[in-house]
Amino acid sequence: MAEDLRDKLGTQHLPLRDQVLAALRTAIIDGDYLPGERLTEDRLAEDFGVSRNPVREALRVAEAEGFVVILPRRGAVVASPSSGTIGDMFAVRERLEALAARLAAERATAADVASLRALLDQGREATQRQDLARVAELNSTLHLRILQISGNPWLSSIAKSLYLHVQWIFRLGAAERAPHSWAEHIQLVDAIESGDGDRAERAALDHLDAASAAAYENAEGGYAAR
Amino acid sequence: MAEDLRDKLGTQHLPLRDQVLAALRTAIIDGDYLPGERLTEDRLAEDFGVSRNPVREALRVAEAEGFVVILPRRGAVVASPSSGTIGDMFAVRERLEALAARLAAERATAADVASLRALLDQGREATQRQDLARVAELNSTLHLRILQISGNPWLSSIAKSLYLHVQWIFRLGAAERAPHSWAEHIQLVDAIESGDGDRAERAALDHLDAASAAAYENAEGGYAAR
DNA sequence: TGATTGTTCTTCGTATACACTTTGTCCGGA
DNA sequence: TCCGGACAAAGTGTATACGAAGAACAATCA
Repeated sequence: MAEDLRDKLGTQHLPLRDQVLAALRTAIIDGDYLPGERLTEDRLAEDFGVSRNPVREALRVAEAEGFVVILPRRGAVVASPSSGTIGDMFAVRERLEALAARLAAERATAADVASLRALLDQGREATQRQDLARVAELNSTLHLRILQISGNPWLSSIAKSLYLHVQWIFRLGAAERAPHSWAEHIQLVDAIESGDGDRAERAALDHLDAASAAAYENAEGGYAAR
Repeated sequence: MAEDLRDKLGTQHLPLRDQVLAALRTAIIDGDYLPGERLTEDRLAEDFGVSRNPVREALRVAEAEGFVVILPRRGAVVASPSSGTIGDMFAVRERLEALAARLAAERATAADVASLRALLDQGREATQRQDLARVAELNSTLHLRILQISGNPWLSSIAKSLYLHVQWIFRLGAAERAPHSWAEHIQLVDAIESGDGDRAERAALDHLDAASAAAYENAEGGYAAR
């Protein structure tokens, strides 16, 4: 039992509950489970090939992270990111990513900057190849890398969680805001390299504003909260 | 069975896991379980008078919230807030509470302001009575109220979680930063009432700086991370 | 002294049972 | 036809038991 899932996630020795949580997040973000969809424990247990206990534990955490809503005695449903909360989310993200950019600028080593530049290069390449999936992935990696460079675990973990929700919103609308976003990324990395905190913050804010606008557009014509 | 806990938390019909989570948080914040202390599932189950399942689910959420650390196959220990992470925490809090203050200033109704003023009055009173526990409680309520007024659920839930950690740090050091903090609170509420977002942000930042400094002092001479 | 081997404690996952809610269906009566 | 209540089904919430595997620690032996 549970072979399907183990195979899927590799031979790492993570607790099943963590594997289930990761798989659940992915499934929700990828739209395999749609907003409003009911997630019964038995069904998830079957889908992932595990028993109810790990599923329950994963569901509690998924609830804390805002991916599902649990109604007592009624079970879990996939959360519905409404356009109202999208704005709220970006308002928080702006502050947090700006802080991350500042800290990264103040603390980045030469090696850190080099790794960011490498991501930028790969991104440019993938963009030329029109490999949008890869571009989105690199986009993610870049943001996460900046958070890591900021060296603030609280900031990192909170912003990471928010970022997952951003990805979710974009995936649901099936939009890939790729091309213009790389110009902003270059600005951001330049600013971080310069060591100028103020400039890095400004660059992050510019980037966020654009991303926020894109998210709104995406939400308009995309999914509807049931 | 489970009567002790039910009695303690009232006759509400919350799932046991939520009651356990609340009790666990409280126990950790109050210092009943000290940083580094090992929390075996059996022990918690016995302490709270429930079976292991609700305990496990509560532990996962407590981990996500940063109150405990779970080492695979080794179980949970109470997290140790080091002075390093205290600084990191306040850096995040500063941004978030500043945003909350701005939003509150922009959105507060007359009734909202009145409720803040009422809390301020009660706080002044309690301070005169030297009722420090009550003052700390009102302090909490005020901050949470401002978050609520900000009307941003993401902000509210994240900041609330951070705030619990702040309380934890102060409780561990047994300090009650009461007297001078109320002057800052009055500034903050005045600013919110004025509807001036910039001013509210500044007031929040001033308050946070002072609180941060106090937290550091507290951490110095207080508990030690084992 | 130092490495190795047991032993024990505990977590992790599975399975099962059962009470209690919620939900849905069906049926009879207005 | 429509309403309302009895009844059944589904699913959660909780408890319990059990086996497997890992970690810690002590005891044993070279």
